[in-house]
Amino acid sequence: MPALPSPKRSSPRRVVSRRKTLALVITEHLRQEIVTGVREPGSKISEPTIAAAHDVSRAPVRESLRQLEREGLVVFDAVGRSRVVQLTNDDVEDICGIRASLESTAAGHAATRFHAAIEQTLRSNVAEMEEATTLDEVSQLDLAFHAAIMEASGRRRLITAWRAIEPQLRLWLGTLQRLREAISADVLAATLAAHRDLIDVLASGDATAARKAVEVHIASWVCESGGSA
Amino acid sequence: MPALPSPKRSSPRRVVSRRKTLALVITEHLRQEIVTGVREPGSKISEPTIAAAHDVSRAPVRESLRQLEREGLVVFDAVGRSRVVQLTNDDVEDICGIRASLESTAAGHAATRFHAAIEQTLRSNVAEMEEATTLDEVSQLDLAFHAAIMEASGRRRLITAWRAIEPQLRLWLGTLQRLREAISADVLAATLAAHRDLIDVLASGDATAARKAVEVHIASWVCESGGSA
DNA sequence: CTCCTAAAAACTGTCGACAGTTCGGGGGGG
DNA sequence: CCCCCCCGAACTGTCGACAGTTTTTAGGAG
Repeated sequence: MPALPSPKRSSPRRVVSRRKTLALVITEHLRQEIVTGVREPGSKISEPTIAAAHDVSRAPVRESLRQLEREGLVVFDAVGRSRVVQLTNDDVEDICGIRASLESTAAGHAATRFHAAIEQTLRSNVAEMEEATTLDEVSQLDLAFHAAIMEASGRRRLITAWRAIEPQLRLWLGTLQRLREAISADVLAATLAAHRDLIDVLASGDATAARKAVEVHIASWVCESGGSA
Repeated sequence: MPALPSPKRSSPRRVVSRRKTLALVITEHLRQEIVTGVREPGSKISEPTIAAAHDVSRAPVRESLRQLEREGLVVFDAVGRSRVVQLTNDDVEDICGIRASLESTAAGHAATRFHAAIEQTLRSNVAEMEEATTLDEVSQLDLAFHAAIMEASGRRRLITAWRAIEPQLRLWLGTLQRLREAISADVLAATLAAHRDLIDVLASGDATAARKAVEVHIASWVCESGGSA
C-alpha cells in the first residue's frame, strides 16, 4: 500500500451505498433537527462541527446545507456563514399565500385526472388521521394529504415549487406545536371533514370547484392555526 | 508512487477575491450559456469538463450546478448526472401561472408602500425600454421592470420564490426569441403602455387594483408571446 | 471595570486524489 | 444482421489539506 499523506483513517473508506448519498442522510438529519426545533432559529451552523458529528468530511455537509438553503430552512450571510432561518410573520404569510396558490392550481389539474389510485391514497390518509393521537401525527398526515394532491396534479413544476416551501411549513407548524401541546378535537374533526369534502370535490372532476375548495380550506386552516399577521 | 503531500502547485493559489467566489462566476457563465441556448436543452453537463474549461477544480463547479438546479435550469438524474432542463409546455404554463400569482401578490404589497425611489426606478426602466432596439434588450428590461416590482414589495419570501423561477422565464424567452428575430413595434408599444399604467396604479396605492392590473398584464403577455398550451 | 488590540481558534472556499459506478464500444455468439 | 457480455473511459461522491478571513479570546491600557 502506498504510504498516503495521512494514514490515520480508521474506518475502511465508507462504501457509497447505492442511491443513498451521505449528503442525503445528513440533509434529512439536519432538516429534522431544524423543524423539530432542536436547532433554534437563528443559531449558527458550522460545517466542521456537523461533519465531525457524522464522521464525514465537509463535502457532503456543504451539499446538505445548500439543499437546506434551497428549502428555506438555512440562510447564508454575505461571508458564507450559515444559520437556521428565522421566519418572520411576513414570511409565514407569504409562504401560506404561495402555498394556497400552488395547491389550488394543482387541485384544479388533479380534478381533471382523478382516478381510483389517487382516491385510494387520499382516503387511506384520512383513515389514518382518524386514528392519530398526537398533534405531530396529525400534522404529518395533513401534510401528506396535501402532498398527495400535489402529486395527483402531475404537474412537475408545481410540485417542485411546492416542495421548495413545504419544509418551511413544517418548521412553522413545529414552532406552533411547541406552543400548544394538545390537539383540539374540534380542529381535528373539522380537518377530517374538510379533507373528505375535498376528495369528493376532486372526484367530481370539477376543476373550478376544486380550486376554490382548496383555497378555502387552506385559508380557514391558516386562520385557526394561528394566523400569522 | 507515494505522492508527497503535493508540493507541485504551479499557479500562485488563486486568491479568494472578496465577495466573488469562483462558484458564483461559473454559475453566471453557465446560466448565460443555458438561457442563450449555447447549451441545448437536454444536453449533458460534465463536471470535469466544465472545471477544466474554467481551470478550476470540481468543487466550485458542483456548487454551481446545484445552484442552477435550484433555479430550474439544470436537472439531475438518479445517478447524479446533470443535464440542461427541457421545459415542457406544461412546465411553461405552470411557471407563468406561479409567476402571475407571485407578482400580483407582490404588486399588492408594493402599492401600499410605494414611494419616490421606486417610481424613479420603474420610470427610468420604461424610458430605457423606449430607446431599446433589439428584442434581447427589451426582454432584459421587461424582466428588470418586473423584478423591480417584486423588490418594491419588500417581501423576502415572495422575492425568493420569484428569483427561483425567473431564470426559467429567461430560458423560455430566449427560446422564443431564437424563433422570431424581430421586435413587433405593436408589442413593444403595448408593453410600454402597460408598464406606464402599472406604475400609475401602484402609485395610486390601491392594492387590489394593483394585483388585478399585474395579473391582466401578465396574462395578456403570455398570450401574445406565444401561449404555451 | 471597561475598552481596545493582538494572537489564537475556527471557518469557508478551493484543490487534487481516489474508489466505486455507469456509460460506450468492440468482439463473439446466435 | 442483431443481441449480449466484457473492458476501458469517463463520472460522481467523498476525503483530507491548506490559504485567506473572520470571530474569539486573552491581555493590557486607561
